[in-house]
Amino acid sequence: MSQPPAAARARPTIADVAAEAGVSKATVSRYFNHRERLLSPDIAARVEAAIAKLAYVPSPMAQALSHGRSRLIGLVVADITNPYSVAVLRGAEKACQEAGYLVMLFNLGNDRERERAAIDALASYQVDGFILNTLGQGEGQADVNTLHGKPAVLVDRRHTGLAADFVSLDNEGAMRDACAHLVQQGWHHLLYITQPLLGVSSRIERTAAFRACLAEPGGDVPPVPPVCGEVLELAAEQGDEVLDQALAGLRQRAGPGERCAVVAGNSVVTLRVAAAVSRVGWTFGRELGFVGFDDPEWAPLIRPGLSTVAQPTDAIGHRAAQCLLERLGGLQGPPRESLLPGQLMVRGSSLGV
Amino acid sequence: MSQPPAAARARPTIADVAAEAGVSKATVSRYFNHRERLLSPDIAARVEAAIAKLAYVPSPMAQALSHGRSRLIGLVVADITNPYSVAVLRGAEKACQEAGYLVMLFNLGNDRERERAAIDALASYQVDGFILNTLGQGEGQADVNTLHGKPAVLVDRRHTGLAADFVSLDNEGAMRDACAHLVQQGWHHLLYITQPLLGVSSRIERTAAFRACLAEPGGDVPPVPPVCGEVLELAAEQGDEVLDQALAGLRQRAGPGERCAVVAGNSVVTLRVAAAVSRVGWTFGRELGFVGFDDPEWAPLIRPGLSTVAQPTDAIGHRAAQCLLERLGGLQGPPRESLLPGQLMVRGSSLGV
DNA sequence: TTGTATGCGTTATCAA
DNA sequence: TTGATAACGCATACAA
Repeated sequence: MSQPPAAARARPTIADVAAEAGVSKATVSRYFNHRERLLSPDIAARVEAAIAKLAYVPSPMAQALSHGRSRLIGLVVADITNPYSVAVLRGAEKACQEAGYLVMLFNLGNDRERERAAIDALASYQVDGFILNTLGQGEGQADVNTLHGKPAVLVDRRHTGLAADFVSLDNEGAMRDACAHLVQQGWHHLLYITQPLLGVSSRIERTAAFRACLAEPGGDVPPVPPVCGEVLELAAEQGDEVLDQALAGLRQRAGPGERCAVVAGNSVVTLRVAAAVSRVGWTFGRELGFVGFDDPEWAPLIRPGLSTVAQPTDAIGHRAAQCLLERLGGLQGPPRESLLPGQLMVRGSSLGV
Repeated sequence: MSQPPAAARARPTIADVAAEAGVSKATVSRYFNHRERLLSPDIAARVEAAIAKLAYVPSPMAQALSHGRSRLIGLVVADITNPYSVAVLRGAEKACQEAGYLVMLFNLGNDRERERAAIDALASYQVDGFILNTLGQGEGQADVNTLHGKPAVLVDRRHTGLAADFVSLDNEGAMRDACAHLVQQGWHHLLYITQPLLGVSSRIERTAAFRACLAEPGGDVPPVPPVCGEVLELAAEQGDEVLDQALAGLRQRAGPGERCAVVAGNSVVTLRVAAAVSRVGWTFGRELGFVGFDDPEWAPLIRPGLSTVAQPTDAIGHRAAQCLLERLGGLQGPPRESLLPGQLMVRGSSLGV
C-alpha cells in the first residue's frame, strides 16, 4: 500500500478521516454517535469507507476528556494473592471486556490505609465506576466523597458508610448447608476457625451464621445429641502450636462418643488446618470431620478429600460487573444486594463412619 | 468549609489553581514540570499554596492527550487463572505503582487469537508500554507493528519476531538442579511431563533442558547406572487413563532396581500427577520420586511433601516492570534478557531411601 | 521569569 | 442534514 515508512505512522485521527471522506470532523463524529438519526446514507457510506481505509479507531482518552466517559473501570483488590480475589477479578474483567470496558487494577497488598489513595488514583484517570473488594476499614477508608460521584459495587465485603450495590456469597445459607451436612453425618462437636474478624463483613457474617446454626442446626431431623460449637480466631502471626492445641482441646472437651469437626472460614484457614492435622497424625473423616469455605483445586488431594463450600466466584465477578454496568447505563434506585448460593462439595472429610 | 454542596464538586483544574494563585495556567504547569529551572521562589510558593488549598491533582488523561505520556502500563496475561501469571502480575503491579504508574489489565482467557486485539485496545488508551505474558503464537499474534512503537517486555514466553526485553526463570539451570538432585538421591529412570509444547518457549526450553540433562546429568559424581529419561506431553483434554498408563508403563520399562521419578513441568501438571498417584495408590518418595516446577502452597501437604523448583515470581514481575520503566526512561540498546534462578525446595518426594 | 496562544483528539453547540 | 467552532485539561512554542 501507500503507507509511510511504518514506525513513524501515528494513529489516524478524526481529522484524517474527515479529510479522506471530504466531510467535516463533526460529521465523522456523528457517524459514531448519532448515525441513524442525523446522517444521510450517502455521506455515511463515504465516512464508513474512509474509516475502513484508514483503519481509524477513536481515541478513548480524547473521548474521555471531551465527553466525560472513559469506558474504564477501576478495580481495587485488597490482596491479589488471595485466590478468591483473583477468581472474582477474572469474572469481572471478562464481563467488562465484553461490554467494551477496560479494567484498571489496583492492588492494596493488604495495606488498608491505601484504599482511598487507590480510588483517587483511579479516579484521576476518569474511570466510570469502581469495583471494590477491600476492607472498608482503617484510616484510608473510602467514603461517599472519595467516589467522586461515580458508581461503585462492593464485592464480598460491605463498607460502613458507603451505600453501594453489594455482591457476595450467601454466607448464611452456605454456613447452614455446611453445618447441617456435618450434623447429619454425625459430627456434633463443631469448631469454627476464622481469620480475625477485624470488621470484615464476610467474616462477621459467617461467624454469626455459625453461632445461629448451633441454636438451630437446620435439616429435617433435630440432631441427637445436641450440637455444641466453638469459635476460634486464628491470626497469621500466631504460631502453629495455637492451632494444634485448639484441635487437641476440641477433642478433650467433646463429650464421650461426640465426634469433632472443624469448619474453616476460607482457604487460608483450610491450608493451616490441613497442615496441623498432618502434624498431629490425624486423618480427616476419622479423628476430625471437616468442611471448608472456598474450594481450592487441591481440596480433592488431601485424603480422603476435603469437603468444601465452593463459591460461585465467576458468577460473583460477573454479577458485580453487570451491576456496575447497569448503573453506568443510568439505572437509579437504592443499593441492591446480590447473594449468590454456594455449592457444597461433599468429599471424604465430612462423611459419617 | 466553604465548599459547594458536595456531589456537584468537580475536580479542580489547572485554571482554578491559576486563578487562585493569581498567575497564568502556564505558570502552574511549569510548577510541576520545570519547577527549579524557571520559576521564581515567591511565585512557586503562591502556586504551591493554591495547589494545597484546592487539593489539585493534574489529570493524567489530559496530560496524556497533550504530552503523549499516560503513566499507564498495559499488562496482557494469557490466563489469569494461572497462579504463576498472578504471582508475576502482583510483583509487576507493585513495581509500577511505586513508580507512579497504573496498570491496565487484559486477560486473554487462553484465547490466543485475541492477543493483537488486546494490545490494540490497550494502545488506544495510550499506554506507555506493555508487559506481555502471552503465547505469542496464532492468528492474532502481536508483531512489532502492533506495539505502535511502544516498548514491551516479555515474561516467561518469548515471541517469534518480537524483539523485546525478556524476563523469565532460568529454565535450563532449574531443570539441571532438579535432575541432578533426583539422580543424586538415587532416582535414575526419569519421566518429564509437560503440557503440550505448542510453541510456548518456556515449555520448549524446559523439555530441551531435560533431554540435555540425560546426556550429562550434572553434579560431581557421574550417575550409576546411567540415567534414562522419557518425555510425555499431556493435554488437558486427555483423560486420566493416559496419565495412569504412562506411570504404569514407566515402572515396567525401568530396569530391575531402577527407581522411577517424575519431573512435572508446572503446577498444573503437578496437580494431575498428584491425583494420579493417589488413584493408583502409590506414595511419593517410595514408588515414585517427584520434583515439580512451581511451588504451590499445597506442595507441603501432599505426603511426604512435594519437592519443587520455586520460581522467584515476585522478582520476575518486579524485574519486568523495572526493565520497562528503564526503557520508558529512554534507555536504548538491543533487547536484554533476565534469567532469574529458581530455588529447589527439597521435601520428601525426592529423597532417597 | 512570566504570560499568551496553540494543539492534542474528541464531542457538543450553534449556524447555515 | 451538514459545517464551523468552542470546550475538555494540560503542555509548550513563542512573545514579552
